[in-house]
Amino acid sequence: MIRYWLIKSEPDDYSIDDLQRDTTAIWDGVRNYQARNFLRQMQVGDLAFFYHSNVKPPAIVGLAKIIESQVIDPTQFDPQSKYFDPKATPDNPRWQTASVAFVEKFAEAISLSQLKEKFQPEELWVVKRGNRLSVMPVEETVAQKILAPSAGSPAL
DNA sequence: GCCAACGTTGGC
DNA sequence: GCCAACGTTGGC
Repeated sequence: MIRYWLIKSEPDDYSIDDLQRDTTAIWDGVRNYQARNFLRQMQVGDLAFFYHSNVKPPAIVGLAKIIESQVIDPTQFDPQSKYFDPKATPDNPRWQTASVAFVEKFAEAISLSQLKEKFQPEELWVVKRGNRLSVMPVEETVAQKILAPSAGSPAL
């Protein structure tokens, strides 16, 4: 069963355009346990909405696909990386993630304010006030509405 | 730039 | 195990 996710990135750090250019990427640098636990649950074939945070406006800008699961985040072992974790060892890594592939960049980004109009905080966590989680599941019914707003209804 | 929200750290 | 202090996230 395909599951849906939302992954946040600050575009100054890594944007949907970067992913389009690179084709694939290891989703590295997540250092939050709740987010990591979601990353661990990702399975090949799952789809992830790519969300740009810390920009105006914050928005879902495209779609990625999980192409590899249970990827050891290499940056945890790299003393030069800002994501270096001295408590992680190759024998006992702390941070697993997934590799993703570019699927599409939406012709129109779906801004956070548009998402707030359409969805309740309980059904789409990213619209929750104060939410800081950078990886989160998206219910299938919600994902379908984001991907294909029904004919006749106003575009998202 | 501000600041609310919230996760983490560390003293006790 | 509690909780104050601190650091970071991220919308505004």
